[in-house]
Amino acid sequence: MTDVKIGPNPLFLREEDLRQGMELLFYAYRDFTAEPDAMLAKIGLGRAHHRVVYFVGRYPEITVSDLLGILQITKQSLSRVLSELIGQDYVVQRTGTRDRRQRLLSLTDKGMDLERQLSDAQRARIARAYRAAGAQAVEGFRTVMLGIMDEAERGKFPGGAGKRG
Amino acid sequence: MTDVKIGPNPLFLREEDLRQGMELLFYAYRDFTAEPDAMLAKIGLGRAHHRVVYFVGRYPEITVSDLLGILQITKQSLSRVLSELIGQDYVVQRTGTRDRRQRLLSLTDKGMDLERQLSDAQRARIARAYRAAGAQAVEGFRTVMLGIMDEAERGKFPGGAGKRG
DNA sequence: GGATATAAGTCAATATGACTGACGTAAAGA
DNA sequence: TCTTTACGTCAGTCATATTGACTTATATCC
Repeated sequence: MTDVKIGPNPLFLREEDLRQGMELLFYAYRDFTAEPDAMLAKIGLGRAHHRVVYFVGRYPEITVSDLLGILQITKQSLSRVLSELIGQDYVVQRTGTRDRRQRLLSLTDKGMDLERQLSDAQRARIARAYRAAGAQAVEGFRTVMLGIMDEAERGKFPGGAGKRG
Repeated sequence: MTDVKIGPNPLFLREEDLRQGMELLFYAYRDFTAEPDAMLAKIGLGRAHHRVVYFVGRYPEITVSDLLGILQITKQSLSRVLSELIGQDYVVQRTGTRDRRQRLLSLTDKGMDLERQLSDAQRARIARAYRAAGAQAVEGFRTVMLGIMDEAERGKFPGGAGKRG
């Protein structure tokens, strides 16, 4: 952690600020995933199952290739996880009607239960953090997180500061 | 109630905000780790090596047990990674003077080089996001991230909203 | 001084999640 | 018809993590 000789810095971005940003991500993500990981371990599943269940719940009737695009893993990696989830009745496949090559994935009731259980701890964590931070801080959080991720992904997060509901 | 558009489940709006928060974390972390992972793969190392090199660089002369506390993995898991890093001359061990049971870990020059290379991509990513978002958004980001992580970790991030520079 | 606790290392077995490469099948589309 | 796409599968490998049992050296408590 060195090298701060990049000339005048308009935002006073120091090495220390950047390092802190990196660590915020590390610790927040580590603690964010710890609870569901522990729950999953009890039923013999792993984090990969959570991700699949989460995104299938989020986008019912998602195709396998769209899911691969989100997870950015290979189909062989997804295959084992997905077939376990289907075999244990958390996820169902349905042949697409418009395109019969597609396998549209959805959660069963059992899958929805699991998803809710797993995500509840995370939702509560986010809710607590949002509540404590306030609306303006949440908007800043959103802006920075969008800036951190690849530009290509930002379209997934429409809307802005708009107060709704 | 007919579906007007494709997309996520029509959920209660508060629920949607929380989901979005979860996904911001998922995508930002995924993209944040992708670049160093690719570099590491080229030299036969993995993300675990990066984490060790990062935190040893951050806290020179850190003890093994303190490092284990940060990474929250078992000593057996750390063992392989650490002995590879020591064997390849990225990290050195020194017996503690105050407590001779301890092995104090530090980076070699080669280790510092590696750490810098790996983290540069991440630093650039954070810097870009911070610069684009502005100081107020960064403060909000900080506040929310601290709220997401376990309370026990927050002491590692002193300073708060203090204006510097 | 002796008992106990702590810091670290090691051996063995195992699970999980990821990868590459090769190949197959069904269906869509040019 | 030919090619491409969507999906699946077999086989092998790697990286990261786990639990459990055990050892060595050193520190600390009584």
